[in-house]
Amino acid sequence: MSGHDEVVIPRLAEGAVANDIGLLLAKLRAAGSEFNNKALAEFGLRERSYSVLRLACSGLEPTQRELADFLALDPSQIVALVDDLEGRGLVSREQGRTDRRQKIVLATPEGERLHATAETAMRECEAEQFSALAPDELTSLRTLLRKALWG
Amino acid sequence: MSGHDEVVIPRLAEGAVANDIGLLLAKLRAAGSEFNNKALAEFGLRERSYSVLRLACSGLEPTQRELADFLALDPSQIVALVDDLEGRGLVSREQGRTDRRQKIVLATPEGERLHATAETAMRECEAEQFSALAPDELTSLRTLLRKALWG
DNA sequence: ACCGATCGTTGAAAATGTCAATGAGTTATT
DNA sequence: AATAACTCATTGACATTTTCAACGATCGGT
Repeated sequence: MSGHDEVVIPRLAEGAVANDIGLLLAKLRAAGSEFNNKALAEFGLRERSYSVLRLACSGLEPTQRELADFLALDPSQIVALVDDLEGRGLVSREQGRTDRRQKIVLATPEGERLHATAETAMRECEAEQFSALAPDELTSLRTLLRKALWG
Repeated sequence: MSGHDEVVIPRLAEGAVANDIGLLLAKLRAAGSEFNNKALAEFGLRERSYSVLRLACSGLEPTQRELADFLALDPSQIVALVDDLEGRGLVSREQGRTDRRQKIVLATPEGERLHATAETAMRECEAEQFSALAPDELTSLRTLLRKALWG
């Protein structure tokens, strides 16, 4: 509630450059990322570890490989993230049901608790970051992004 | 032209997780980034240096500080990027017109040439990456992203 | 039983991100 | 006119993230 946050439109946004979707995506992503990480700091989480925890809480019983694919991260990064969360007692690795190579990442009760509180903080973050968009614009943005990704 | 690129919808995209705009943004960005960098490799450029070159060619006469703000990069990263481009004779630093502290980044004729060819490659990239979206959906996505950024 | 592929893991190298400090130049205050 | 506070580009140090190649264990097909 710090008064009005004047959104400054930089001079460079005038040019055709600002029609480059990749650039827009990058900017929005950079801003959101910094924002999210700040909000998650009080929980000892970062965007990445939050996403992993989130999926571990989803009931989807994700495999580490699935996490890597879905989060667009290298498998080795998932190892590091899960190591950290596991070391803090927030998730556990369980052997895959049908394939003993794979490991399913599950949240512990404590992980569920932390996720619950962190999730509300994230929701506020998202609402604030996209406050310039009307609710229907927001859902339409979601739809477009999903379509771009998965058709 | 390797036949049909079946877009696989991962199992995890089913959950509520896939409504997280930050996550969608991150995924789309990661995919696009890899794609763009591969396409730019033949020009000896990366996404970053291409963006700088692009703005140097825009006629907007960007200051290094403006580049940093607009591209959401630390000023020191701009220095490195411009150093590289300048060393290859693609851009030059010119003293600011009114403020002698600032340096304007301008493309050399050779920079313009390289940019021209790289730009068409990037256009193809973007078209391919968003082939799942109809033209009007694409412009609507652009509009929403810009609105989210600058109101 | 064998062969090629996949999963998680490790470790190293490259790229990026973050931060503090500095000299030159500007603006504001007095 | 002199000073103080601030901004710009730059440097260098450091952490984080990304990218790759390898490896043991396991799986699937033959």
